Amino acid sequence: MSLKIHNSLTRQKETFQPIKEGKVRMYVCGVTVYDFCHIGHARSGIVFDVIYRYFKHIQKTGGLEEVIYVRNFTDVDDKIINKANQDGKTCREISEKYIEEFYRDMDALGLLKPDVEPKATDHIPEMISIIEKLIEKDHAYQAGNDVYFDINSFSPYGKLSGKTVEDLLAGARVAVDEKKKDPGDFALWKGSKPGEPEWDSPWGKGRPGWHIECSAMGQKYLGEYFDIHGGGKDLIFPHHENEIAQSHAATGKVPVKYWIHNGFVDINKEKMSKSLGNFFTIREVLKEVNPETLRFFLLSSHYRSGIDFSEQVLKDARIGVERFYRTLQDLMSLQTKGGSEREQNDPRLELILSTHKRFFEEMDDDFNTAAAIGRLFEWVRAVNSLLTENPSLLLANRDKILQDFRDMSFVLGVFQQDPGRHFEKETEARLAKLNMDRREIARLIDERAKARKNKDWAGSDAIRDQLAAKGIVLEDKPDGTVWKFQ
RNA sequence: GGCGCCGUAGCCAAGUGGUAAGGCCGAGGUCUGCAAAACCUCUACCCCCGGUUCGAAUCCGGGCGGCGCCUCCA
Repeated sequence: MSLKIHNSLTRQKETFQPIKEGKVRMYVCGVTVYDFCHIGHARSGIVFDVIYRYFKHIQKTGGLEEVIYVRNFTDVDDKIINKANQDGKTCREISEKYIEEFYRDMDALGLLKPDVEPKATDHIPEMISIIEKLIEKDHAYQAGNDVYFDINSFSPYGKLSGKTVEDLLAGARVAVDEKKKDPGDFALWKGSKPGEPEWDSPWGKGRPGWHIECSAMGQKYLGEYFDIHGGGKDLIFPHHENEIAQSHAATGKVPVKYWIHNGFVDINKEKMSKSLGNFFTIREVLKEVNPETLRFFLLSSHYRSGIDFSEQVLKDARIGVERFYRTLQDLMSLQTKGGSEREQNDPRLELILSTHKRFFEEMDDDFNTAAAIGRLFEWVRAVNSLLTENPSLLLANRDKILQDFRDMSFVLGVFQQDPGRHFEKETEARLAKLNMDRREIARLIDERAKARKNKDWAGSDAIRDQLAAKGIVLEDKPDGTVWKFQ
């Protein structure tokens, strides 16, 4: 493994060196479950899914013994409480419902299951224990029924986000609270108010602050010092900054070696967010395109950059995905040896056979999926080129070529279906939308075949135009006419 | 106000010192009754101005433009 990762903590690309030889332990902040996920959540989910898949691949090839991936659910939070009150339900009902919806979306997008998916509410005792430790070490103080973290007691505070305690004050956007020693202090434990979920604690009934859950669950499943912690860029401050402060202050150890943060999905260059109202839910988008297209699109730029979402760019992705499946189908269904007997060291074959190596070189460079996909497109063109000019050479090497492709597509989590099945599903979806059936199309194609036989080109073209108006294109092949949706 | 990121072809997008990957769209060609698909060929003075260097999209300084975090947020 010769992986380099951009570490948010140092703002530099670093050579990845697992803390324990042969083991990778990663923790990623999941979602707060109070609503449907939008495609920003999809991006984060997919980015870290690809990272997990990358390590899985390394493991499969013997480069790692173990990969542990933890992704949590935040199921106690102001927003959940609000939603519950609004819908007249309990917080638990809300969180359970949206966990289910989360899985529906993420399964559709082909995310692998993390090894552990802990919920905050299942870890209240662990959180309380950390808070007690912090109070004991004078890093936290009780104020009324609340407990706050004292940021001035922890000198490295602000390292991750590049802020100083003074900077935070200068912002003057921090809510001033009489109970806090410093406006930047944050809640570890909140005394409960009526109508809120509550747990017993040494400080009375209450609920945990947001950040403490990740400290508790990270420590419990991955230890006090683990390799990778990820999440969206927006979590750098305050969430991850505070998490570091709590964990480090409590254990005396730096909690995480590499911090990875993904960029946002933008709409017209602006961050997609609930408050701006410019968001698309995953299921909304999946009504328009198949999940692999959304996935392919989200991987088509580097994970740290912003990625602008638009109809045009989604269409480009769709065309790309279709092209891959078409080539894959052609390659898999290749049967008879054709073409001339050419020398075996065709540069195109060399390119195809070296794609696996070049693909993983791109992935090794801070998970550069955009460049890796570039290598894959070169592969497509070379395969197609041989498909038309020297298929026998391709046939002779097909097993290796397909195996390499499976490795690469596994890591990206795309092109996982049989091409025939992919086209079948696409077609079904489009037919349903148009309320058409195959018989009708077959009948028209028959009719056109007759016209063509009689060299009635006008009649033949009329039928083709008629279908084209519905987005159906015909391809006349040696053994008959096939149709597909544009 | 503080901190930070970004600006590469009509559009999307890699590329952190050696002379611009890849995709979409477009043009021409091969194939085809004509098409479609596929293949071949073509399409960039890297926002501006200075500087460092034999050499800069890449480093430094200054502009201009866009965005993010500092408040819940993937």
